[in-house]
Amino acid sequence: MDRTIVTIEPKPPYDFDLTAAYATYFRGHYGAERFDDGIFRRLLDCGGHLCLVGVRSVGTAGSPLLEVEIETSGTSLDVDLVSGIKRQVAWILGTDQDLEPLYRRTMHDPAMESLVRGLKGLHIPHTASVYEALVLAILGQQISSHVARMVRTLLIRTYGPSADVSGETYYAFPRPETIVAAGIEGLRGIKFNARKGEYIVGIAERVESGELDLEGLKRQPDEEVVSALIGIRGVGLWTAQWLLIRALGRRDGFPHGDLALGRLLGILVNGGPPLSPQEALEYSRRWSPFRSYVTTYLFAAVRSGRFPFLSRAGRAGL
DNA sequence: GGCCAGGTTCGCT
DNA sequence: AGCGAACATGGC
Repeated sequence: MDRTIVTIEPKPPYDFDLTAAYATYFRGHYGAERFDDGIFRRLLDCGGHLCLVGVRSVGTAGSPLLEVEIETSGTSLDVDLVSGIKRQVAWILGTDQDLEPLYRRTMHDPAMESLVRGLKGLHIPHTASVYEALVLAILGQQISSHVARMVRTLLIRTYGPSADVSGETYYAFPRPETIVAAGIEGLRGIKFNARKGEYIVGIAERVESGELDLEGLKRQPDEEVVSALIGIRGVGLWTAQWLLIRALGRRDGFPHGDLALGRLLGILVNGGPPLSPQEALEYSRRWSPFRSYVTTYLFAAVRSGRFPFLSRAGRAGL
């Protein structure tokens, strides 16, 4: 049992509540992440040992400062481990992003200006690993967000490694080898259909064997990332673009085929019917190369409930 | 009860 | 190339 505290200075403006809320879907938890009572918590799997991090804001949006409490039960927290965890938390909470270029670009944009102003300081949170994002994206394909939430919770509580800290049980994201051991049948048991089970077990096998280097994608340009991801069974363009935004930290991802995104843009840009994928893509060019932010701000607007006129676009409880 | 959900693949024109 | 069906489950 070991415990330590470090701090992170995000690039301002940084709204911790908004960013942590986005990471957890504005519902207190998403996957292995939780955000309760102003504390963002996540059990991280760092080279075999489990470390619970708890992050809270001790600054303001204009002068942000985060305090990160790290606790482990097994090993001791040496300097390297702590700095690795700190880097990972900064990545997950998007603390290094510079929002100023986005704000300049949307300052006079009728569709985006008020929305971006109302969500000022929202950074894009990232997934702990590309593998995690990929599994969660496939899990959520086509099904309603409500069903996806249930299946995510089942996946993590059934197959994720867990640790008890201060009388509370926390779960990390399931390791590839655990998914492989569970097999398609194991995933069917937690409400995956056979096809998704097949996709996810296939990916886990190739990640475990080292044949598929998902983290290595972080070194490649957007186009190569997309074509590599699309080559994986179960991954289409939508999933690849989503990963650019949430897993790879790229600025210009845009899932133009997304149903909900088309509906949102329909309301925002012409007050009416959904934009087709092609229309959405064409319209989006004005936001390049900041489309990851635009996408994130649009979904945040709906999910946070701060923009009631948009809520009819999010029938599925975005 | 039927239809649909933040998709993808497969099989058929 | 483009179109429709299947997939598995919960909510409306």
